[in-house]
Amino acid sequence: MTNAPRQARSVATLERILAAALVEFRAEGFRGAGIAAICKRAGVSAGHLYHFFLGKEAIVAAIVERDRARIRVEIEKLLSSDAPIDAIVNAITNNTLAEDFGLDPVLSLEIYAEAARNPLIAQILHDFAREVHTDAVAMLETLQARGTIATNLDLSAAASLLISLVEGMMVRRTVMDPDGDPSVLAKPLEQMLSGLLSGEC
Amino acid sequence: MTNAPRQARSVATLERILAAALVEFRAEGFRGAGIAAICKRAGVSAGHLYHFFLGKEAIVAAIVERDRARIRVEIEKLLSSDAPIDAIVNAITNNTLAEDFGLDPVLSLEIYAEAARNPLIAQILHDFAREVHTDAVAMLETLQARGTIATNLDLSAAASLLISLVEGMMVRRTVMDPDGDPSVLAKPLEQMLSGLLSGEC
DNA sequence: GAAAAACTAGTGTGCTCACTCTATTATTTG
DNA sequence: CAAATAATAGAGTGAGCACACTAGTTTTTC
Repeated sequence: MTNAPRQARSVATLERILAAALVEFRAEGFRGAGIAAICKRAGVSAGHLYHFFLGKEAIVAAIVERDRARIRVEIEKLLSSDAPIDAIVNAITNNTLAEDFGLDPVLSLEIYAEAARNPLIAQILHDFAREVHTDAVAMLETLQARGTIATNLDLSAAASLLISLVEGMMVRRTVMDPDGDPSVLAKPLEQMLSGLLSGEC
Repeated sequence: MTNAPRQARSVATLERILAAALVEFRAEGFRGAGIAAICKRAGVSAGHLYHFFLGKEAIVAAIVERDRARIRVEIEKLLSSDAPIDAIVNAITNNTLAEDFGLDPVLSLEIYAEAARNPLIAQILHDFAREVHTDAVAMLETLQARGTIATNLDLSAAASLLISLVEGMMVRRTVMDPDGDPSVLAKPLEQMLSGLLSGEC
């Protein structure tokens, strides 16, 4: 950011730019979206956009950071609920993964692809992943203290597996099998998680 | 493809173009890669490239189709091995997911992002996903006939979960946690799959 | 009310892009 | 060998791109 906003309306303008960029990036991809289109949608001049951002990459980074920060809040909320495992199962089987986790699957895929090329984006994702993992381990610790899950379980590994499963379901529902019925997954999914969390089978 | 190759040398040229396009697409993304760079790498003129392909999108589609066809062969090989579940567990815990499944994770992410915008690519992915799912169900049927897994299991749902888990691990290892040690996942992963496949817990 | 900050509008620049056109060489075929 | 066809080259085109610059107006702050 070249100039941080110092007046209230400037903050609003910045918000408008970011919101417009989000729409354009979603629709056209980071590379495909043009500065002109973002400016038009935000109702600002090109010169003014560059008053806030050093360049296109800075806008991308800002979008990614905001997106991940917002998702993390949603994930923390869900993981600190009364029955987080049930919440995860429900999110998958009721096809509410995206809203429950506050994530935009299309933008996420765009971010993943960009991370492969852009070290700054990769770093943001790494930090995000570490935080989510920490949250997930904390959630499992709570369950363990409550006696809901096994005591001899490697909570860090279990958290990684849980996250991978949710991530994989998200990818599958977005690009592989968007029309599939996830409700049939309920029973085998419960068995799967019970196998993981009971610590024996 | 505008002109199908009719001479042997032309086939070789086409191969060179596709190989060059693969490298450029991997490094720069579908949008970021330029026709000029592909031509230079392949050692052909721009005019000649357009002798084979109607446009850039046709090259992308050709690359994606080839990639998915190649991956499918590897997956079929792995799923028809003696102990496919063990092979999957090993691929995850030994960090050989990519090679064992013959997939290029970076290109895969690029393809997923592109699929969100390009219906042709989306269709290729859907077909691919359906085929892989069919293969996975067939694998589970074989195990069931052998008595290795439960008889009251919804094989289609189990296959979807298995695929999602592998996909999620791939994404996690590529963009989220490339430096993590997957060997610690072995035990909880086995418990997880045993919970799924034994049909009770 | 003066200084500072926010913002507009438009022009321009150099570059890259996908793609085309025209011409030439190599190969096959009858 | 000659005619036809396939393979290839390479300069060229127009559009679009990110971004810069200038000169001005409006709004806020003190």
